[in-house]
Parts: sequence; structure tokens; C-alpha cells
Amino acid sequence: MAYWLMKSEPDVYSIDDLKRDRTELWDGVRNYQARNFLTSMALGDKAFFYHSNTKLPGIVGLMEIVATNIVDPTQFDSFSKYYDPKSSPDSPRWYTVTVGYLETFAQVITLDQLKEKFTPDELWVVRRGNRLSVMPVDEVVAQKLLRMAKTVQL
DNA sequence: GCCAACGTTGGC
DNA sequence: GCCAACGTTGGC
Repeated sequence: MAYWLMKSEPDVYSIDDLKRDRTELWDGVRNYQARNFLTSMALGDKAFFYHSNTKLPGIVGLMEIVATNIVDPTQFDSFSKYYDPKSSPDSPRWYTVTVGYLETFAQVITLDQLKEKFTPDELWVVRRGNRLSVMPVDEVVAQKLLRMAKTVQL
């Protein structure tokens, strides 16, 4: 079982939205490196939910991968902001997964805390200028994150 | 709202 | 295939 980190802007889709919806198709990823990570996800993998472009960026909860290798339908929808005219149903470019809600952490693991505890090589999200929205998380790092999520901050 | 970082596009 | 221009991301 592998761990991942997936970013979303809470104004667009937040952990609260996922809690309400229970599961959600993670559509709109239009970066090849991120797509390649999405297609290598397996059922039962877990993913940290990261809130980006917000007042308090950081990891807010945990998800599970509940469906894999799904053709992102928005690439064929000319009314979608994620429409890709160069993609075709015969050979789709963009694949994704469906995620399921697992838990919301008692407190956000803030980007500041992440920078404090992890090097840019350990956790890509703390890399300067990092714009990748889907990335793998090493098992050891994942366990540390889960422990941090359970530790009450004073 | 600003701007650095970075990926993509397109002219050549 | 190079690289300038452009668009987007995302922290601050």
C-alpha cells in the first residue's frame, strides 16, 4: 500500500466537501508527471489531502483510493475549463482516480510545520516553487505525518 | 494583489 | 531542437 499527497484549493474543493460527498472523482489534473502518478495508484492506497492557495496551507486529512485508471471525462467536455481539444476518446490523455473520505485531522499540519520536519527531498510539497499537484509520499514520512496529525499542538 | 517558479507553446 | 513568450500555480 502506497501513500500519496494530493493538492486542492479549498475554495474549489475542500476536505469538508469530500466529507460531505464521501467519494469524488479527482478530475482536472493536466500535468503529465501528476498524471503518471495518478495512473500508478492502486486500490487501497492512501492520500494526504493538502489545501493549497489558502490562508493556512497544509495537510488537512486522509483519503483512500477507491477507483483507479479512470478516463477524466472533463477532457472531452468543451464547456469544461479542463477541456483538452487535443485529446480524443480513442486515445485519452488524462486519467485519474476516485478518492474516498477517511478522516479530517484534528488540526492542520501546516506548511510551516512540514518545512520544519521534512527536507525538500523527503516531502516534495516543501520544495521551493513546487507546483506538482499529485506526488508520492515515502512510507516513513507518511507514518511521521500520521503521528503529527494525532499530536495535539499546544 | 504581487511575483517567483516552472511547464507549455510556437516561431524559427 | 532551441528558447522567448506566455500562462498557471501557489506562497506570501
